[in-house]
Amino acid sequence: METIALAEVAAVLADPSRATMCLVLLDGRAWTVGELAKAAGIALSTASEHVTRLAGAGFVARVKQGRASYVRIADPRVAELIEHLAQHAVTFGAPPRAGDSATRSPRKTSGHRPVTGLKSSLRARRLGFARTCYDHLAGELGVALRDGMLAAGLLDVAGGLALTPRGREVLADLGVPVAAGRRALLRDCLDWTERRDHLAGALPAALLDRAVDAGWVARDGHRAVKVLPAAGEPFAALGVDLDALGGVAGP
Amino acid sequence: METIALAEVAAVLADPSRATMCLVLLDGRAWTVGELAKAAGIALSTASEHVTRLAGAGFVARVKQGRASYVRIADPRVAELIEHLAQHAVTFGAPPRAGDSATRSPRKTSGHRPVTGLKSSLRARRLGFARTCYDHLAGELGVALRDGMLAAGLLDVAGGLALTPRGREVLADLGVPVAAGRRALLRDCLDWTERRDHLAGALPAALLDRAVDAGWVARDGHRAVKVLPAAGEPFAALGVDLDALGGVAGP
DNA sequence: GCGAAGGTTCGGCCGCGGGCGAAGGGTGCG
DNA sequence: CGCACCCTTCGCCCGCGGCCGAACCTTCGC
Repeated sequence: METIALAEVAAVLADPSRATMCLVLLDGRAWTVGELAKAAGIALSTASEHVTRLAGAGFVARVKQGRASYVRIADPRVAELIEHLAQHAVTFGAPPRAGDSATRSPRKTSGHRPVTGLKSSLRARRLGFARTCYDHLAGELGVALRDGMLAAGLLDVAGGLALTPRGREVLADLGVPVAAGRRALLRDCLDWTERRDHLAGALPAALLDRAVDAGWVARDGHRAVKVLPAAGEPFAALGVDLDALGGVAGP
Repeated sequence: METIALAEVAAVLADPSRATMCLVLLDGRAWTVGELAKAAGIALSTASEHVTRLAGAGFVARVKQGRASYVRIADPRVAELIEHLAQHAVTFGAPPRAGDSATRSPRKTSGHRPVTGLKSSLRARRLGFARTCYDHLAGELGVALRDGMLAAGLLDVAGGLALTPRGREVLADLGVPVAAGRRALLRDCLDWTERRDHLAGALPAALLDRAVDAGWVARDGHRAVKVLPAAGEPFAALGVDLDALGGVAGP
């Protein structure tokens, strides 16, 4: 009785179309059913059925608005679950499955060339530098944030990942609310581009909110994040030297 | 490319038989293929195929030993992933699925009677009191441990779940190694019987190891844990009054 | 009111994959 | 050496579920 519940939940994510939907929804925005259909490359009707199933399992929430129907991740904890699963998927590659017909292009992928053109290369590069992981920063910037806060004595990892008193002060100065709720404040989250941990949890989510509100960074495209000039000071306070990273956007 | 990986990983757990196997393997022991087949209620040949698939996805590891082939969870992180998923499954019930043929017995379940007889009632009670969650303590005892360590000032939750200096001392006195590895030291894990958090992570795992070695508790049956008389002192040091909980085993 | 746009529901097609039994290995015991 | 045990591989069956297009329903614009 208890055991089939696990299988049912997993089955919801076990379909490529639904998995794609969940992953694109990880940008935290609400998407229409039509947009999700296009993203997954399926008919509108099929997408609608998938959304129904995802909603039934509590993964997404529907918000009807006029003739449009918006879909968003139901809960930050759901996002964390999806990321957790995706993380295992990426650490494990999962190549040794029979029927390797996943690769559609007959082009042989010699070695490691994940990008095909200049344009997508640039996009990949920007994504690698700074992007969101549902509701918090990831990529090179996210990793640097964790490192910086540790080096600056704002975080302590000796007895578990936790904010130090000084860290609490600095965040308060920056206007980031540190409220204790049901959700864990801080969690490590392995980054699939950097192969290093970045910070997830309620606190990094509040930090990203604040950073967007204050104009330090801007969401740009799907999951990409643009770092604005105003980010210099606050990030320096968090132990991150943006100039050294060299990813600040031009004018 | 990246997106189908998520679906493939989920698909591995999306089968009731494989899900059952994973859940029984959460007791941390190594099971034979035959035992897993019996647990899942399927033929030996089918079980063998499932184990192959689980192993291919990195969920379990096979250990050949003579003519027997033992199967165990591949990695503590895998166990955490499965628990994470199962946790979502249980918080979400997943009742509104078509084809409600899951309930095999025609007996109408009026209200809430999860157990059918005295024997299973006792077993359920013991499981509710103290059990393992892969490699750490859960159930009423697990929750009490978290509460006690917080109350005794061994843990601090203000800036994230972390050990205090005093906590480090007490654990050292008890002979529990607090080693920092790749795995997170402390994590909250929602308990499906208590609906409250207990402690997961590298530290609780080391604590359970030490508790078994020192004869404070004993693994008893599948996931049940028996609390032995010698547990009184060390658990008191951790802020847990076992007499008040009333679950200590008799002579 | 009419048409268009966006979603949902329905019927039907079809391939994937889980199920089993039988046959084919290795390994240990007598 | 040969049997017994335990697991793996193979061939086959069958049902579940993802897919689509058609029809319908709701909402917005004119």
